Amino acid sequence: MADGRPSAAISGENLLFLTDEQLRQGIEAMFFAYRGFTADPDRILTDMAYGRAHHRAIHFINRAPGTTVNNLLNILGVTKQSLNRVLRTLIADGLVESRVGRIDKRERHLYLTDEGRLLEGRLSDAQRARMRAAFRDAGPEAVAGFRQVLEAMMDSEMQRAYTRLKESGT
Amino acid sequence: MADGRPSAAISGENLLFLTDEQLRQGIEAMFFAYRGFTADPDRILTDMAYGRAHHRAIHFINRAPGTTVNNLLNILGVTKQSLNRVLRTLIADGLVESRVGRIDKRERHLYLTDEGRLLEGRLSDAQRARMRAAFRDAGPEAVAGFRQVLEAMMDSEMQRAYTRLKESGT
DNA sequence: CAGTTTAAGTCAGCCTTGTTGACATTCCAA
DNA sequence: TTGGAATGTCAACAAGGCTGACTTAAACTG
Repeated sequence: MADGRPSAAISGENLLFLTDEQLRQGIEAMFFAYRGFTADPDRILTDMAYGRAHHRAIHFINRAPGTTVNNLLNILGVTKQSLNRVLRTLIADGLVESRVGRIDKRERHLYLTDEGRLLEGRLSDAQRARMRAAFRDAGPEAVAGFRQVLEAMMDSEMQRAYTRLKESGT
Repeated sequence: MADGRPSAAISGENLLFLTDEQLRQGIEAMFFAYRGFTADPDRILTDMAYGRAHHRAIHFINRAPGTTVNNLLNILGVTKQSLNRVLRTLIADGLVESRVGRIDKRERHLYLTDEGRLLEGRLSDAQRARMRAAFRDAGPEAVAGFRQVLEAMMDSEMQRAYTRLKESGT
């Protein structure tokens, strides 16, 4: 739908990548790749008392410093109780700072401390290293396709969040 | 490493997709897309008393009927206790059948029952529908790139498991 | 100004899914 | 026949989701 080739898709070459078998391989590729994707940071985190949820919070606070709790909630797609548990430990451990909003004092704005940035660096270095190797092995055209398919796989709400982050990044 | 363009990669165009910003976008694309990837089957599963772990077991038993518990363990990358809990409920509910091995009677070979296949169909239909839409939107070249990058992102052990499944599928 | 809504935090309790460790059973193979 | 492998079971625990109920403070609105 809305792809500009409605009738061409019913014949020949265009169907080869839409067979159930091809789709199933795509599904399994996602499953196995996601495991690799999280493996390196997970290893670092279990040495400390942290988990993947802490990583996600740290990642997005680093990505958008000063973000509010509510905004983070929407990006992560979890309940505030779930996020709060994670944030509380990160703040208690001095990795995240929570500042009362100046304009709206109900809001809390979140920032990484120096120590938080240090852990963030360790985690993304590990994750980026794998991503870099995969990107390099596959080449620029494959990377473009990779991102195109992933973007099409997101819920529209997440697509918007993704694009917003993408555009904010330099 | 081992990509055939060692020095070319240090200049110009080839670096554009290896900047930290590009890598970070790839990381976030994986995060958001995986959520979409699991969203549809998750919705079906929560209506029943099942979770994602049940889906994974059902998927791979369907994919390789007669697989042993140990084999499934390696593919899923969990402990036998964890898998066993899931398998026990699936067997008790009559979705999975466990047959004692004929050659090696220690082994249990796993099969979906008719009812199991029914649920499997419902789950993969939902997951495939999203994958199909994403593949169609992105086009064949993008899909090829998508799979190339994902494969490069896997641990080598998972890469082997993935390839084995791929080759067994027709 | 009073009442409502919003942002955030907290408490309690529940579920799934992962983990270890200890142990029993069965059965193949040296 | 004995050692080891494959499987299963019990118990205990933790992370990280969830819901529901409630509080506080601030902001908005009629």
